This record gives sequence, C-alpha cells and structure tokens, in this order.
Amino acid sequence: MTSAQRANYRHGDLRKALLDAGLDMAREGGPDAVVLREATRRAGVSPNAAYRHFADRTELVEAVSDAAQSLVAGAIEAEWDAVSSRLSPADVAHAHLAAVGRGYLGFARDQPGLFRAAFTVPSDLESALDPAKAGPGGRTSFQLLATALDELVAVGALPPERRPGAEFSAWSAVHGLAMLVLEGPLRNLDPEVARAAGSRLIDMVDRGL
Amino acid sequence: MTSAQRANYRHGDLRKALLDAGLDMAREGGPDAVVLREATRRAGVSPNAAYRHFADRTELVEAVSDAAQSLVAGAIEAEWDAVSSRLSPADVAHAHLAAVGRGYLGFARDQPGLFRAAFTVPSDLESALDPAKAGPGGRTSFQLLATALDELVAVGALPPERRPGAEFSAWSAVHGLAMLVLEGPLRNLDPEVARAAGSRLIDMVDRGL
DNA sequence: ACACGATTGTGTACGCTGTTCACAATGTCA
DNA sequence: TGACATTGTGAACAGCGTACACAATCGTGT
Repeated sequence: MTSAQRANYRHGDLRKALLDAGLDMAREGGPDAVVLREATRRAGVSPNAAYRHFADRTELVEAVSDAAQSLVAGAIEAEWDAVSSRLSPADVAHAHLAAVGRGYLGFARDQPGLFRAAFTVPSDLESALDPAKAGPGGRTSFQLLATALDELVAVGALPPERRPGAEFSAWSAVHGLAMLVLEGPLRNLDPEVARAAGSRLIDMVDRGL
Repeated sequence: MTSAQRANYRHGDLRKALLDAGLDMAREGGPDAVVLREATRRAGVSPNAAYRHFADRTELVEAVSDAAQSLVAGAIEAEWDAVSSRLSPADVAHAHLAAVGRGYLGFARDQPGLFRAAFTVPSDLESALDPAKAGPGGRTSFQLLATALDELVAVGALPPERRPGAEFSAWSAVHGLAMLVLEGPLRNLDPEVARAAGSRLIDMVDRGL
C-alpha cells in the first residue's frame, strides 16, 4: 500500500507522491486532515523533504484542492455528456443546467472529503479558468455552469438581462446544500431526504433564475 | 483587556470567560482559530483548568458555535422586525422571507469568523430548536425561516404542495453564497458585486420556491 | 573523465498544540 | 470541625509545522 521501498537516495517523483498522499488524506477527513508529516511518512521520506516541493503545508493543501476541483469537473462532465442529444435545444439547455447541479451534488455526496478540499480552501475566482482545475474535457466546473447558462439564454429560456450574475445564484444554491449536508447543520439529514432536497433545489434554480 | 487579575484561587465564572475568549478568537479567524490554551491564557488560568468546564477542545468550539448561532438569529430578528406592518399580508410574507435572507447574508458579511463558527461546525438539525441557539426573541434562525415560509403559504404565495422541504432550498441558497464568498472560490469577489449577488439570489429564491 | 554547482533528501531542534495524570487549594455540608 | 466534591495547578508526552545546517546525488562545462 505505502509505495515500494526506494533504494536510491532520490525518490523519483516525490511531489506527485506527496500530492497523492494528500489526496488520500483529504478523501477521508477533508482538507484539515491533510498533514504534511504524514504525507512524507507515506512517501517513505523525511518530513523536511516536502519543503523541496511545497513551500508550505498550505501549498500542499492548495495542490490537493486543485486536483480535487479537477475531479469535480470530471464528475460534472460525465453528467453533462449523458444528456440525450435527441432533445429539443431548449430541453438540452435545461438538462445541461440540471446536469451541472447533479454532478456537483453527486460528487459532494460520494466524495465529501475531496469536495470540501476542492471548495473550502483559498483559491480565487480568477483562477477558475486554470486548466489544472479542469476535467478531462478541459473545462472547469465553473465554465461548465456558465456554458449551460449561456445555452439557456440562447434558447430564450433565460432573459438576457438576468444572465449577468446568474452563475453566482445557481452555484450558491447547490454549494449551500452541499455544505449544509456535509459539514453543516443538515449533517444528519437522511440521505434520501437529502437527495430529494437536491432535485427540489435544482427545480427552484431552474424556475427562479 | 485581558480581564482583571484574580486574587482568589477560584476564578468566578471560568466557563463564561473561556467561552468569551473563544468567541473573540472565532470572530477573527473562524472556528479553527479557537485554541484552547490561548483561551485559558486570556482567562489568566492554567491550560488544564479548561478541562473542568469542557471535556474537549471540541466542546468549547461547540459552545462557541451555539453562541454564534444565537447571534445570527438576533441579526435576522432585527431585519424581521424592521419589516413595515403597513404592507398587505402577502407583501409582509415576501418581506419576511427577504428579511431572513438579508439578515443571514448580512451577518456573514459583517462577522465572517462567527458565521463560520456558527454553521461550519457539527450540530444537528434536531437541535435547531435549541433555545440556546435562539435570538433574543426566542426563535432560532431556522424557525424564523420556517415561519416566513408558512406565511407565504398562508397568503397563497406558495403552493402548499411545494412547502415541504422549502426551508432546505431557501437556506441552501443563502448559505451557499455566504460560504463561497467567505471561504470559497468567490473569496475575492468585489464587495459590491457580492452584495448585488445577494439580492439577486434572494429574488431567485422568492421566484423559484 | 572529472570537478563543481545546483538539486533533493536527512538530522536535529524549537515552539506550539491538545491532552493525561497526580496533586493542591477551596467550597459545602454533616 | 472534619469529610468530600469541586476547581484550580504543574509536569509531562506525543504530534504538528517549520528552520537550519549538512549529505547524497544529478547535470554540465571543460
């Protein structure tokens, strides 16, 4: 499990090893569970070796966060691509918006630790276009959301004057539910109820935007 | 600043002193900034004294969280009470819902650390009725939200069949925006833009519920 | 081939944290 | 007054992030 022994003085790709260890720790326990010393231990290396690749514990956590954001984008892409292409353009647009919401909430449900690592850590909106945070398809989760909203405008389902800032509202809604259920007061909500709340919420967004 | 010297062996009300110190630390830095030893230091007491009043650091943080939730409820009540009583019942209901949203977002903006301490910490929904978390008026922020939604149903602005679970959707929306702006990817959003996003969001909720 | 500088890993050490254990001072009540 | 519960203290431990000096290895120019 803990990587093969290393005969050489050099490690090979320690940065990646530390990042993987960080991802594992974040998977169970979220960003706070990412501890630098433990990462070096799992990589079979002395604590300070980490400082050759990350200036800080913070930098390691940020790297983990970027990777986690990329995974989220991938999950959203999967939902996106599953939308039937035989729908009318208007229906496709609505379906894409719902797909973004489902992908986001689904990832939060299935990978709570990584989700929190992705979105609970410093990292500006400006960098929401950073390819490092994109999914396999090359688009960030934020970009996917924006695309869906643009489609809605294009098919006339969303008045253009309500387009500006719409991504904030839509994003807020799903993000809020995720956070309330993950580490907030809705923590102990029955999973089935949470699921229902999710689709209820996506309806609200679609109707209210 | 750091409380008067204490001549006696006994402190007086150490529990309250620790809690106040904890609140101060949470105010700047959020729940993670609440450190037990520092709290005892500020209370002028040895580190272990804390364990006579809190089993854990966790218990201290939870106490801080409860107090912070109560403050949020107070902020919401203030907005609630400011709603003009000369409006029609329907308008009052809408205004109350908006007041809850504004109070919530306003508190998040003005007291980011306390806000995160309030809602980012374990604490079940079941205890959302706990009077310890209520504002001066005796109602929890969750109860205030529920009341506003009940009013909307009463005046016919919200179809009864959409009432169940509506608090989750409404809460999610405002909570999500708050978290994105406070410790998420919208951290560096221009304050004015954030404010606009807030009222835009509240509109969405009112329209989409 | 070889020396030299840059890169990457090691060892030791410091201060901080939460927490435990034994002990001391104080309050309460018979 | 004496026994007992309550609330404080002191010393100690492991774990954390991090700084500093040192060692092994790689890459390059001659």
